[in-house]
Amino acid sequence: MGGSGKPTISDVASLAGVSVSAVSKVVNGKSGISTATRERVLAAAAKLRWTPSATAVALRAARTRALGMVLRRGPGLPGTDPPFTLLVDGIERELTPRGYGLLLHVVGGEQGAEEAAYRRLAEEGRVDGVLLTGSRVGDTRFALLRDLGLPAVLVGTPWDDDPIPSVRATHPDRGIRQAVEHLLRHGHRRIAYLCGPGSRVHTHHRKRVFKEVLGENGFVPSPSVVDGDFTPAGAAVGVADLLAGPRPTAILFADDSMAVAGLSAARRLGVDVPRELSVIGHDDLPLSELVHPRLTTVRQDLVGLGQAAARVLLAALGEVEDAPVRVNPPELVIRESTGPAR
Amino acid sequence: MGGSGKPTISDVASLAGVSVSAVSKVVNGKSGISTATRERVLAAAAKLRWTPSATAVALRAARTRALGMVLRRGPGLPGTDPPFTLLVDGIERELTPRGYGLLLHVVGGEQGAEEAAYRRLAEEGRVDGVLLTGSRVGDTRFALLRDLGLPAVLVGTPWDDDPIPSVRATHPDRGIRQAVEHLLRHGHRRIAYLCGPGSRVHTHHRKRVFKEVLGENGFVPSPSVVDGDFTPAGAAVGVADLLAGPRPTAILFADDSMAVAGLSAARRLGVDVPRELSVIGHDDLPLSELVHPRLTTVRQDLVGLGQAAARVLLAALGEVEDAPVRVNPPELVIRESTGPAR
DNA sequence: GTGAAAGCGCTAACAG
DNA sequence: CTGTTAGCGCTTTCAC
Repeated sequence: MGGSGKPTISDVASLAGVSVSAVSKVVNGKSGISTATRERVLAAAAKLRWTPSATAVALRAARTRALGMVLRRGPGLPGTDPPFTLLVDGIERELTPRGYGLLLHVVGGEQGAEEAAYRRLAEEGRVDGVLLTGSRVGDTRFALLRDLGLPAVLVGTPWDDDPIPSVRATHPDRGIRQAVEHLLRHGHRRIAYLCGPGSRVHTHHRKRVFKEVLGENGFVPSPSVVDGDFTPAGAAVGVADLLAGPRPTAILFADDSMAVAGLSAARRLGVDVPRELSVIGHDDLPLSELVHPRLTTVRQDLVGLGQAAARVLLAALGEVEDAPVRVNPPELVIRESTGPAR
Repeated sequence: MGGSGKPTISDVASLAGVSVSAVSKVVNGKSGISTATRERVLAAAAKLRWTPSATAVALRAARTRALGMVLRRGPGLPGTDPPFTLLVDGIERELTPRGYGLLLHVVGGEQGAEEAAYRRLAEEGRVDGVLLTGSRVGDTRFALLRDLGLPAVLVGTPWDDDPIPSVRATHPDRGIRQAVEHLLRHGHRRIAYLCGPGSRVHTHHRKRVFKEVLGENGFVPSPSVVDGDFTPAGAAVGVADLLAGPRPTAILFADDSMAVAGLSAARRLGVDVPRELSVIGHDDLPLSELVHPRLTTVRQDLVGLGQAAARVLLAALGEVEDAPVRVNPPELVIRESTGPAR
């Protein structure tokens, strides 16, 4: 009834002088409604600014039209990692037009907090599916989600052969390959790879590609891979170590933050980039263009990845036909931090 | 019924051999339940891994236990601004323990997209309230939300005297004050302020504080404030201009990204920081420690701000008693990018 | 073409 | 103390 609260379908119905089921059919585009009725309903709905209650629809349909994401913050991790922002951008591009929402949960690093978050999402039925990022070595999330019956899609490469649906760029190796070849072409022979945390799947993947490409070109890569467990902060230490020994002429970093830290470390040690040392990052965050020298880096199509992941999940939920979103392959963006080997 | 679907309250009731209302009372901690019954119910619920359906509860209570946030991306804005990440961290610290969710909506810069997002949130009844950030000059969001009847809390300073509830640090001016005084103490006399986009309220606020502090110390600040409309990318240009004229010995930047861009610009022009030029940022993003020289910057308690905002909104919704979260005042973090005037 | 009525999973009166 | 029942706002058979 009138006055204060939000209007309901019956308010619209009485204003239009029809039954509630007529209103329902109209808003859901069902057939069996005369044009006259349809218009009266539409007019009434517009006048009342009425839209079906998401909760009521959700209860009825046993579908919330919301997807979930749980992010683990710290320890040591910088809140949420920066690529996250671009990913969400892509995800939302698929969700918003379809009236889906994205429910975010940031959890602490405490044991079990993450699992509890997924459990709650599933048991309370708050979302229809979840998106996963930051694939981990020995990742237990897939098994958990399967157990909970929550549809899930991973952005990235699954650990081992977890049968979890996942999305990846076409030619996922292309960027690193280009990076190494770029370096080789510039005469670099001692190239080091400073990898990220060993707990992340992409760390191993990228390291492997790095070695492969070097191998194909007749170089023994092993001594050049620094098997650390590097965060941005740790990267500085890694660089210092590297520069102390038989000095590489180029370093590839696992991500842009590490590369920026590496840039600073080099500078601090009086090593000029790119004259004495070439540096390559990974991701092409906005940051890469802000530093000096501007960072040569492997660009990832984070937005495309987010979009693709959302589509695949939506498709699994029967919301969308198929999922042919093209994710651009990673590509090397050459800026100022690389140059010829001296 | 058994088998496949999610268990419902009646599954629990029959398993425990009681009525559904008994189960309801138990999970909601109502009185009038014998200990024996309570335990049988709890056991049954645990066995079935049952938790009340969030949707059903929401429909019943006309409360979703979810808060919303709509973020405007671009044009020109870097996806989502970095401080956002810390803010969300703080927000979730209040929401998660209370079973509240955070619904995120990222919208494009197109005219009306933002308003449409709020409208949908309100009309579909997807959230109980919204959190606002990035207070804008002539901000229309408050009026809109008021119109929509959606409770809202702003993180930051409202434009003009919008009566929107908002949260701020205690002593909001302290950080900038400390920054200017730090510079003055080191003999700087020509200090410039490179401000952010004029559309943001904090731009004007910070600029005003900057002038005030300088004025209190007997300096005429006007020529030193660069009235641009600076993004991180634009900051480089601003710095170049500044360094071309009667050169300042120190520059304060509206945020850390701009400061980093400024650092690079200075370096590109052969100006040494901090020897020839001191640089101060704002926010203390993780980035500030990664660059060289490490950035002296005004730290903001973003996590505290997020927490406080969430609490105020939760309080307005009657979910929590009062909202006495203390937000630490901004404070200057002195690192390497500042030094004595030469 | 249209409307009446059942029911999604839950909570809150109200009886017993 | 415990169970029965009426809806919350919507969609969907199923009669008319």
